[in-house]
Amino acid sequence: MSRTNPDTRTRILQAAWELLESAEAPETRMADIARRAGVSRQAVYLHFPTRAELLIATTHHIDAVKKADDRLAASRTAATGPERLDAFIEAWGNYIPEIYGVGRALMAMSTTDEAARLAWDDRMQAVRHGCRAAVEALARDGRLATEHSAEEATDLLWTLLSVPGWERLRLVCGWPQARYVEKMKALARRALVAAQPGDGHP
Amino acid sequence: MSRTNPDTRTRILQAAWELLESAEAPETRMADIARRAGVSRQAVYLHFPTRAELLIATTHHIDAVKKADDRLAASRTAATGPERLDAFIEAWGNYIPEIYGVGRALMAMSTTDEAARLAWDDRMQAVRHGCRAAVEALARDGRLATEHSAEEATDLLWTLLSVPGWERLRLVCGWPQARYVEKMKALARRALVAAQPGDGHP
DNA sequence: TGATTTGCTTGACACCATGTCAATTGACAC
DNA sequence: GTGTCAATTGACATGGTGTCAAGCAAATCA
Repeated sequence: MSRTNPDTRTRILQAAWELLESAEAPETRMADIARRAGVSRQAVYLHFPTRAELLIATTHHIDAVKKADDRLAASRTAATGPERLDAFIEAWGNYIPEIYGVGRALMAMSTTDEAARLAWDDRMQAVRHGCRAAVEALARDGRLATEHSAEEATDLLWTLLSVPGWERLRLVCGWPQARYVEKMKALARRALVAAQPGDGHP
Repeated sequence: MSRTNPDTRTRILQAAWELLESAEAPETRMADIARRAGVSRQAVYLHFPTRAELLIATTHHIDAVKKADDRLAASRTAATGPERLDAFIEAWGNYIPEIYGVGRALMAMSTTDEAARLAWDDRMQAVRHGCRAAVEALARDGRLATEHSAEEATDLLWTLLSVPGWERLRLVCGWPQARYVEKMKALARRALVAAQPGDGHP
């Protein structure tokens, strides 16, 4: 029976992913994940010492399956600064929904669980690096709005593209995903990109 | 002994406020609040049926003490749309730190507690109304950027001015409060305000 | 003065989720 | 057969919320 099944650890990660993704449930408990994986609650603890570590492992699992690195890396090939900014927003903005379920759970834990906070912060720092790179590409092209330092522009972009921001626009305001991405591009352009010399509408 | 002391309910609210404000503590428990108020844990339950209701009552208590209404209302006196936008951002942006402690606790509860979520959402809807009013003032003056509908502009402004956004810039990125307010004004202006006819730099 | 009410205290308890522990099972390997 | 590995079973500790019942002390009423 277990011969053809994927390895237990993977089944647990998959179960966690599925439950968190369709998170109509108020909260996904260890017992829920175990049941869904067809495994005892204690088996989960044999693979993951704490709930926080299971959630973190789940984010890595998702990254691997969804090829997060490839998708984010694509924005690095853009020719100009503004194009790179667009590409990055497109890539990350469309990746948020993929990790939103786990991210939500991890952010909720972060208020009480230090390990969860550190792990999530670490992942968000990776996003910040992407923002930073996009801002630097703008600066290299002389297209970074003069009112911001590179650091400030990075912080602003990073905050603009935060998961809670996505959550509000997408889920609270009911925006379709495509509108979210387009509006974020437009907003970032207006906020960060300097008008091209001899171009009335940047 | 209790003759000169404020009424017990108020003492509890005050204790909750103080503890949540200086929230170095990982989490503020009912027992902590009771101890700080110099009252038994059960006394707290005599005044507030649940933790969620205590937190919500605490936000109202803060509003009353800090005269939140007056501060927000001030932005309504601005003459032009853009001035009103600035005034609103100034008022709300400087009010966020006052309620951040309780807000944080309430947002944390929101993931599990429906009552907490509804109460916090309700308070945030009030902020959205302020955003809406500012956007409409812009539209009346013909200064709302043409690429946004009034609804979209409201949602964007509201998201820009969200508590998690403030938290990231102020606490994670370490921005001083004054910079937060100024940058939010500048960002909102660039994002939402149309250039005045015959004005190169809006 | 004695009875009642009011507002709080005390201490026990149910509930629920996380995480721990020890004993057991069942399959596969040698 | 004997060991070993992975997982099961069931009991338990912990920590926080919320409930309950009995008690108590000061103010109020008669």
